[in-house]
Amino acid sequence: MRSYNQLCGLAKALDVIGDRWSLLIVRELLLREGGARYTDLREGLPGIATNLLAERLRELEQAGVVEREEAPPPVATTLFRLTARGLELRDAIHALGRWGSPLLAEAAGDETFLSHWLALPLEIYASDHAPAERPGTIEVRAGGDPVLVQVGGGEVRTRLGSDDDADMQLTGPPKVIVGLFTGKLTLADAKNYGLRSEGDPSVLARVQPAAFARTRARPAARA
Amino acid sequence: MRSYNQLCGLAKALDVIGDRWSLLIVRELLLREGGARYTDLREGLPGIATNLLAERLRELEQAGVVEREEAPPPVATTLFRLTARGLELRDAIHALGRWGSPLLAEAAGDETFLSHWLALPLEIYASDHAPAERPGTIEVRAGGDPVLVQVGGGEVRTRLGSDDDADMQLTGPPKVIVGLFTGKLTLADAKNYGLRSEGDPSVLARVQPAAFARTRARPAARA
DNA sequence: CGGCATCCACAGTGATACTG
DNA sequence: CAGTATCACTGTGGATGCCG
Repeated sequence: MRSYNQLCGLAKALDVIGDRWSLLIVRELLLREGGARYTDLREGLPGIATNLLAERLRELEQAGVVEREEAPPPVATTLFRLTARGLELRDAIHALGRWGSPLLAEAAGDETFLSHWLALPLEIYASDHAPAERPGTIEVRAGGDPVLVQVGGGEVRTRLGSDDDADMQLTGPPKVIVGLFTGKLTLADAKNYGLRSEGDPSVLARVQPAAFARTRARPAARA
Repeated sequence: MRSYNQLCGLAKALDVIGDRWSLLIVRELLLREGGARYTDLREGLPGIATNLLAERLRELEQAGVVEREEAPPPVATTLFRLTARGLELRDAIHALGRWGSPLLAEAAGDETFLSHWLALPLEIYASDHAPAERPGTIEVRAGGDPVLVQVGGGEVRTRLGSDDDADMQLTGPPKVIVGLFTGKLTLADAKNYGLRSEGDPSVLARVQPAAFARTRARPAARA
């Protein structure tokens, strides 16, 4: 992309990640801190042309946002992951995701959906209300690849993967999962909408917006 | 721009403001809440083609981010301003600007610079440490259009303009101004680097990063 | 299969000129 | 002042081919 050539932090940021697809590539990589294969990324980005993915990865690598690791012969695959500098884009992606979320309500319905994308709203809207307690984990299954929600130290982080030792396991439709984590649904309500849960519910209460975790208010009492 | 067609808040946000120039147009409008004329915007966005500015404004208007007001015959000009929804982009712009700021250090030097752009770092790095006190105002002059920094209620907001009743007036080179507001320079240090100040310095101490406002540490003690 | 490179039709961009 | 018109150029999306 052509540089804006402006001495401004915003313009410089857009010089690096303002290209089409770039921030969505970072979104995918944020969920795969262990590293992602080229084909993983391509499947997580429906609609991207394969030459564009290769080009963007090259640009992001040169900008110090992405690094690649050539796995040795037995595996013989390339792994892409975010650098420390790339991980710092999390706040910006959260802010943009938060701004864009209201637009989902008026979605036409022909959009593609991959279940692991709900990791982003979970990270945005959930928060750890008990930073002093020991870390906890929730495994979420909403049809596709399972997502792990990790809570601790005041932070909520999500990543692709599963963990048999998770404190809680949730299975259900994406909308119900999101409603649950944003506090619009209590656990009891969510179960009426098709949620199945196992394990210790206290981890969930810990991340739901405070007012609801305590009062167990009716759903949608606060949109 | 073609839609990503993904059921994801980030993708939806990028559908609206992911086009080239779009976020920079919002940056300009954030500083002119009273409304900006077409030519004001064009001058604040060096390098933009006039047809693109017109097209982007149309798209942003349709997306509900920008609204236009046709001023009545005596003025006979069109004013563009952000809607409430557009103002909500402030957080995302701050996050991106914060991420991009480190890139300014390695700037080539051939970038164009407009002094009112320093309003963005001031808003990002300054913060109101005395939310309970009455609002204060600092007028900043760094070569071009003067910028007003308004402090109060825990917030710091900047906009283009001047105010003869401002509590403090600062005049000096952009880098010194930024150093002052980010806490890398004390007021005394900044004066050695060419800053001129009038009025009540307590408003400035109120917005500088806490450690420095209190301890008056040496510059660059914390990068 | 994973990781691209190449090719092509087309949409978006940038510079300039022109207009009500 | 606030755009529209034009046109060369560049970036994008889709298909396909290649190579270890």
